[in-house]
Amino acid sequence: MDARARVLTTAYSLFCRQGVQATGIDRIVAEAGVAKMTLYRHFRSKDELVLAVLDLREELWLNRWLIPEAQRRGRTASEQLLAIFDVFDDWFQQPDYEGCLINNILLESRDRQIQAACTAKRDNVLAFLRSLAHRAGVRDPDVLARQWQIIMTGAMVAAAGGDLGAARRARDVASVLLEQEPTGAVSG
Amino acid sequence: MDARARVLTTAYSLFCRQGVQATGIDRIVAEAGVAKMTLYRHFRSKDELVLAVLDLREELWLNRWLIPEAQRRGRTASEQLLAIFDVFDDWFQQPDYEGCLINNILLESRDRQIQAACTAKRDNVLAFLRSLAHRAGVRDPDVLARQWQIIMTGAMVAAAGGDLGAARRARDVASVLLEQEPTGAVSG
DNA sequence: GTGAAGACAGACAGGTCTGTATCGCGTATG
DNA sequence: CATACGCGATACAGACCTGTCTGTCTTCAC
Repeated sequence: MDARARVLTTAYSLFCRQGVQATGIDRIVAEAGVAKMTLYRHFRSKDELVLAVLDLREELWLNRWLIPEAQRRGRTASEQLLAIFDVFDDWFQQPDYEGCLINNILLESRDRQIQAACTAKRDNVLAFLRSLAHRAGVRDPDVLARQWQIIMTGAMVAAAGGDLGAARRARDVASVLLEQEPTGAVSG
Repeated sequence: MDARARVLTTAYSLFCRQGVQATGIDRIVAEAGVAKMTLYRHFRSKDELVLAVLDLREELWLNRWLIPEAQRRGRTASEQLLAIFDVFDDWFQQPDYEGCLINNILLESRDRQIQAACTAKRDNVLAFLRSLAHRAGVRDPDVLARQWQIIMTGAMVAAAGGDLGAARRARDVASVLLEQEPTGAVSG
């Protein structure tokens, strides 16, 4: 793994565990086994590193974890929508669960550019949900997708607050939403 | 207003606007027009000040704002449960909306004592919701209260991400939950 | 062999942070 | 009047922060 990748993955890990502000450049550099100038050659500033970590988070969390896991666990689009909360349930049980990095940074940061990047990541999650809702044949896919994201977000924060049953509760709520659909979507 | 109250309300305002870590003691002291030693005479440390601000937040946000507003806008307990999201709708439209301080601090802080205090505040919100759910005659008040809190929390984060319609969407979700109740609770 | 490029190590600057100490002023109370 | 106390102002200690700079080492191309 080259130096840039070591910096990026180390920052990713530390930001997840400690938050952005609580993680100093010196700590990243030390754990990555990299010179400070190497970090600043690849990333112009800490903010730029944060933006790169957000991109990595989207790739790892959404594209390589949540989407394939949901597809693996659910046959139909409706089942996949509900399976999101089964995936969350496993996630929340892990002792090193530290919440959703994108939401954490969104709430922690006061920088407009970083907040905008977080919102863009949330929008990409929304697009995934919207496509699933569309394929599930719901009346208004955008509305359902946004409702779904509210429930998902609420569950992630509740779990960060120690509620290990948040995913199951959230799944129950979401399930009622799907059952309300006139198309008679599959109930989980 | 005595020095202690000036420190407390100034810290409250700054923590809401900038977050805890981004707000230095010097800034609090300067805006409160108070000597630094006066702050440290009344609060042994910054963490202790944060805990006091959390208490103030609970008093202002929950006891003196959300509970009376919900009671004012709703006649029955069911109406009051749904009215929470009408109150949120007005809140989210305010240009200085900065999210829920308790959730923000919960996600921002890595200190166990502070996280525990945030969870305790969330539990007090939950108790309010549970009592409303009980009076509304729902089947399992604790389950509905926890579902309600997940929806509320998700809406607050979505609004912090710029979704000004989050409260209306959340209300729609919650409304479906109430309509599912066999007691035939009032739909909003 | 030689030169260019990248990486490691560490010192450094300038600023911020929390928390402590000191001094002087005004005021209230005995 | 005298004494004690709360308070404002300010300097300070020690740590940490971001970002820059100077060297030295390795590696690879030619």
